[in-house]
Amino acid sequence: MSVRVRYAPSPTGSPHVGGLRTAIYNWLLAQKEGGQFLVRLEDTDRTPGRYVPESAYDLEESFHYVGMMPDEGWFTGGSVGPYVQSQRLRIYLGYADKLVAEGHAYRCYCTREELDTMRQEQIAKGLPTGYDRRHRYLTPEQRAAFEAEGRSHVVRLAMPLEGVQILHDEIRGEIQFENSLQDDQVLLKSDGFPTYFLACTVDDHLMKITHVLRGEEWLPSAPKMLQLYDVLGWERPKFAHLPVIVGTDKKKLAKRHGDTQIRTFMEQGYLPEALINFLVLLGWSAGDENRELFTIPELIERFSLAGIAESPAVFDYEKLKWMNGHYIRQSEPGRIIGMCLPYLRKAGLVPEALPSTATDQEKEAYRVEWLDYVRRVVPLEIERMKVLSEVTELVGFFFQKMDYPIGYEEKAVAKWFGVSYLKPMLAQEIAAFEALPEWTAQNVEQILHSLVDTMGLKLADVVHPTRVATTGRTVGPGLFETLHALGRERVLARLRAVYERA
RNA sequence: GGGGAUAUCGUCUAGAGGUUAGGACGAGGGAUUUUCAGUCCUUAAGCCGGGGUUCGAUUCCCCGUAUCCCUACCA
Repeated sequence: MSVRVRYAPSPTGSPHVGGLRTAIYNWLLAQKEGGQFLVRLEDTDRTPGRYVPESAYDLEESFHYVGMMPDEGWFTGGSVGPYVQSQRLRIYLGYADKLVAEGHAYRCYCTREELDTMRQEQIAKGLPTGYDRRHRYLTPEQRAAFEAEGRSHVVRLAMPLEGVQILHDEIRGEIQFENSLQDDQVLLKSDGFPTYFLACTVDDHLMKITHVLRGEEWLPSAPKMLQLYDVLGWERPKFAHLPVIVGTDKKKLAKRHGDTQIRTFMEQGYLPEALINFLVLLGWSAGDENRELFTIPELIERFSLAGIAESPAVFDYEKLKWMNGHYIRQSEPGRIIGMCLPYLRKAGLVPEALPSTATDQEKEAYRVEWLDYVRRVVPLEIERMKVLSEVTELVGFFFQKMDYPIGYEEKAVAKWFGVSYLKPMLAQEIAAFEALPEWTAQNVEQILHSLVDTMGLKLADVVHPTRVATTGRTVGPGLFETLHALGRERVLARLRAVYERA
C-alpha cells in the first residue's frame, strides 16, 4: 500500500512555522515514498474568535509559497473528500451513534457548571482533575429525565478502566499509557460538531492515511485515539510524534515569540528554499553527512523518520538569516532583482508599474529609467542581503535625489569631509570625471589612481571621501562599481554639491 | 496535583561501549580588500547529577533533577 500522509491544520489564525515544518515533514515523506500528501481542514471548533475562516486562504497561500502542492485536499480536491471537517458532520455523527450503541461511548448530560464545580472540588482536594465518569452508567430512566429537562448532551468515549494502550511511535519507540488514567474524552460536542479525537480518527481511517506525523503535543491524546481505532475495529496508522519547536525561552513557539507567522517570513523576504531547509534541520539531520545545506531534491532523497530528533529545538533566527543570505547569493541575480522590485516600489524608491494603457514609448522610458537602473544597482548589494526587504536600506542611496542634499551619515561626514585635501581633491576629481570619454568602472578606477599619484595620497584617502560624498555612507559595494552604477550625472552632481559646501 | 516526553558546545545537531566527542550558526583571531559584506584559514566553547552493568561508560539500565507538552464540549 502506498504511503498516504496528511497535514491537518485548523483555521484558528495565521499559520506559523511550527505547522509548516510538520507539513514539510509530511510532504517530504510522501515524496520520498512516492505516496500522497493530503491536506485537511479541521474546522470543528466554532468558538467565535477561535474560528477564523480566512486562515484557510493563508494556509493555501503558504503551500504555494513553499511550493508543496498537496495531492489531495480542500483546495485541490480528491476522491475521499470532502476535506473540510465541517462538511463531514453526518459521518462523525454516524460513528458516534455506533459507538454509543455498542457501549464504547455514552451520552453525558453534565452542564458546564457541574463540570466546573467538579473540577474546583478536585483541585481543592488535591485530586487529579478530570471527568469523574458520573454519567457513564446512567439508567434509561435517568437519561430520560435529563432529556425531559431539555438538557443537551455530549458523547464521551468510555475508556477501559484497566489495562494499557501501547503506542509504537516511529520516532520514540514504545510508549505505554494506563487506560484508567485517561479521561472519558468528549467525542461529540453538544453543538453536533465532533472533537479532534473523533474527527481525526475517522478521517484518517476513511482517507486511508498510513502515517500520522504530528506535533509532540498530541502524544498524550494517543491512548484515546488508539482506543477508538480498537473499538471501531480499524487498523492503526503508524504514528510519529515530532519534537516541538520552541522559542529562546524554551516554550512552544507562539505569537509572543515574535514573528513566527509564515506571512511575516514571506513579507520580510525569506526565500522558500531557505525557510524549508532551515525548518527541516530543526529536528532532523542527515546523520553523519555533516551537511546542512540541502536542495529540495536532496532533502527528499535523504529524508527518513529515523533522522528525526526527539528533543525540542530552539528556533534560531540568526541561523535562518545566515541560510537565507546564502540562498540569496546562490540564486540567479535576475530572480533576486525581480523579488526586490516590490520592496523598492513599496518604499517609493521606484514608481509603481505602468498601467496597461501606457504607450510603448512610456513603457520603454520606464524600463530605461527604472528597471535597467534597478538591474544595475541591486546586484551590487546582493552579497550583503540577509533578507530581501533589506534591499531598500541597502540601495536607497542610489535612488536619492540627484545632488543628494540629505541623509549623510553624521560620523562619516565628520571623519571624511574634515580632511585638509578635500576641496582640491574634489576639484580634480570632478574635472577628470567630466573629461572621461567613457564612464566605466575601469576608467573610474584609473582616475582615482591617478588622483592618488598627483596628490601624493593613499587610495583609501581618496576612496573614503568620495564614497561618503556620493553615497552618504561609509559602507557599501566597491567604490568603482558603485560610481559606475550611479552614473556620471549623479556622481558629478553629488561631488559638486559637496565641493560647493567644502 | 496527575500523565507523558526529553536531556551532547550559547543555539541546531553528528557520534559510538574504548574517538583528540565531529559539523553548522553565533562569538574571538587572522588573510584578502578602498569600507562593509563575502570568501578562505583559525581559536574558544559541550556529553545534567547520582548509582549500577562492564575491564571500560557521555553511550545501556535505574533513580534524581531540570525543562517542555497534555491535563477544555481547543486543536
